[in-house]
Amino acid sequence: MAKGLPLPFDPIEEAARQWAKHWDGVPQMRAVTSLMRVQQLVIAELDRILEPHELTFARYEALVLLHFSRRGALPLGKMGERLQVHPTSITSIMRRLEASGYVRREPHPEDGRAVLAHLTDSGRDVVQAATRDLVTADFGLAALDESQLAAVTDLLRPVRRAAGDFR
Amino acid sequence: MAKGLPLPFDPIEEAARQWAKHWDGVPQMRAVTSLMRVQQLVIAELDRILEPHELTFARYEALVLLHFSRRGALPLGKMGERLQVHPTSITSIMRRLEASGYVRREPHPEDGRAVLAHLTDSGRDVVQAATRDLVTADFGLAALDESQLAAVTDLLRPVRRAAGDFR
DNA sequence: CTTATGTCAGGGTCACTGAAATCG
DNA sequence: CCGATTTCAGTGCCCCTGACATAA
Repeated sequence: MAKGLPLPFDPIEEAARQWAKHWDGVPQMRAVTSLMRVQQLVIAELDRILEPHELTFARYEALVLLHFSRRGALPLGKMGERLQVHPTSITSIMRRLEASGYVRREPHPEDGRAVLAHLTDSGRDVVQAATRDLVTADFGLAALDESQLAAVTDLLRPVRRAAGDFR
Repeated sequence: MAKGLPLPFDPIEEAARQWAKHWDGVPQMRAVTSLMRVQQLVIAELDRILEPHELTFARYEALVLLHFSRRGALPLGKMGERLQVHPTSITSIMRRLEASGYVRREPHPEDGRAVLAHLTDSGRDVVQAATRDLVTADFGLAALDESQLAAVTDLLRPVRRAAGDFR
């Protein structure tokens, strides 16, 4: 990232001013641009925190899902469904988690087509350690207090529902 | 994306319930997960809208920046600074925009090191057409009204400021 | 000489398509 | 045979590092 010095003005508000001269949709454009930029900033921070653990945020999410499951094991299909990722992506994520020793792949005892991902002891350890680091860093959102964090979550929920994530 | 049917529950709230049993940082975790998911949904929608124009959202943003500049031309370095992207990324973006005929690269008349990106007539046309399509689709944020859009922008501004985007 | 600008080579992650193998 | 589950091959995108040529 080209960090550079802070601009003396908010680049999104500057773009909005120009935008308003030509086009409609200023509130949408400001919100979308803010969303993209903040996601970029936060994911970079999270990946920086997770890198010493040999994790990306996507892989961390998969480990957390396994950690929360009763047996510490889930079929890959179920994981993809819950994590909302493409089937080929979950394969890639699990392959790398297995390479780091955080997960074992085993055949599903009842469905011969399916593969069960098992959390290893090492995987359970790294979830705890990574979570400690992420919580300490407020997940990159230290600039917001609890009511603001709740407001973000509540505001974005209708977008997820409208996209068909849940009902 | 493994679209599938809507889950009968909000997966983020379900994860938050489990999270609270073990760890701190529930409000941060909910907000970060919401942010990541919504960004993913919105960028997929925007790229789908832009694909017929041979654009991605990153390339579209570069065209808009050129369109707003007085002469329709800017040095690549300045563009990377304003778009907050890595120098090698701006090279790649401009190479593809040039291949589509939306931009011409020319030597900077005063600084022999620099390259000036010029918007072509075709580039000016595609910015107009793409913007029309994006505005019609509310930039993928049709689920939010104007006050909610403004709330999102305002809530996320402190995160950008804290990261050093502007002062 | 040092610094700034841009390009290229190359690696990493993730999304997706299309095809294949396996099994219900 | 059809459908579900997973994997692999390959493409595209964007990020980043490092090296380089060019010019201020």
